[in-house]
Amino acid sequence: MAGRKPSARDEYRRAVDAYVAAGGDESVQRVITAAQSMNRKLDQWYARQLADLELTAGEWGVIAGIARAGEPLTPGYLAELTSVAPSSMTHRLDRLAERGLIERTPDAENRTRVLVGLTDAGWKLFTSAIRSSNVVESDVLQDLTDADRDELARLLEIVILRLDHIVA
Amino acid sequence: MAGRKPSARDEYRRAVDAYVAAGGDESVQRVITAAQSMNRKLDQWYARQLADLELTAGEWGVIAGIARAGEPLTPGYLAELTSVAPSSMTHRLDRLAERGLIERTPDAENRTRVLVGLTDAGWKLFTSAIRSSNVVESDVLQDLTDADRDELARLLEIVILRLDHIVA
DNA sequence: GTCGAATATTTCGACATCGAAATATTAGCA
DNA sequence: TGCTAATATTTCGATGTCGAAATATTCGAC
Repeated sequence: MAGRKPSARDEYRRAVDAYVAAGGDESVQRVITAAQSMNRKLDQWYARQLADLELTAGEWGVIAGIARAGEPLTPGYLAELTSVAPSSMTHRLDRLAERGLIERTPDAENRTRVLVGLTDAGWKLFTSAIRSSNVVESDVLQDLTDADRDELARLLEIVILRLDHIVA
Repeated sequence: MAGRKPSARDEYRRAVDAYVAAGGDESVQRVITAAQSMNRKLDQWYARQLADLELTAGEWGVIAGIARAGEPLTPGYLAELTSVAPSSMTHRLDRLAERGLIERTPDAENRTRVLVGLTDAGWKLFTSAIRSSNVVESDVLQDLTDADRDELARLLEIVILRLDHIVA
């Protein structure tokens, strides 16, 4: 194409070539790409499962977070746990409270704080969601042996620890 | 919330315990929980890297997607690629076009289609991002050996295949 | 060829999220 | 005690994303 100025694109190819030539890992790209692909599909699957319960993934994060902790948590902590701004958590909790799944009680020891706990209905929803979702999650991993599952979890945990260092 | 903030590792263990207590299969929950945890942290890490370029992860997905393809792509394909609704892609492309990073041209062969390509400025941004290693995923996997990386990618790809069957 | 179904993109209204500011309470310190 | 800084939550305005409907074009059956 005479007259076209191809400089930027050629520049890119050279940059990538240089990166690879400099020892840029094919293995890194492969892992990250695979992880992101899996996460996308996993999110889709979760959204679909949770739609039956009329829950978003974020709302599920709140309920599961409290259930995991085994005790009421503060809005700020829940916001961090589910990766949203504290101001977003306010609205999310409003909706969950309207549906009777969580309840807010002031912390007697520090009255700037609010403690968010599950109601009976919230606990029931959590338990039944886990029970029903596990079936399909087992399907997701059906092609992996027990040893493969252990290995996969182990490797993911190593990456998570590193990410904690970098991000936190 | 008594005491200090639990470490990521404790948090994770409790998550698995809670799922198992609720009736989940441990080997499944361990993998799923780890994958989701990594997903969240990876997203955070990406957002931070891209903030320097004043790009969101979604916008980077558009630019990198076109750059990797080496040719213009359609809005619908880009929407699928970056996991947003087609209607959201319209707005996202509007913004990128306003910034002069992409340009839309009608497809001469199928006029319902639009082809989205990078402008010279778009190519330059992509190149400089790669060059400055802002978006190159190198440190994240530093704790894994080459063999570990291959194994991790292999296992993830198996899960992805299964997810494709279930979700698609 | 023509009509209806299918495909691709955009428009539109509703809503979730964000950052910044406002509000309320506690902690630290002189 | 009294004052300032720090912490926790909520309110508010702006913006991004979604699903459904609208628009434009192509494909296929007859």
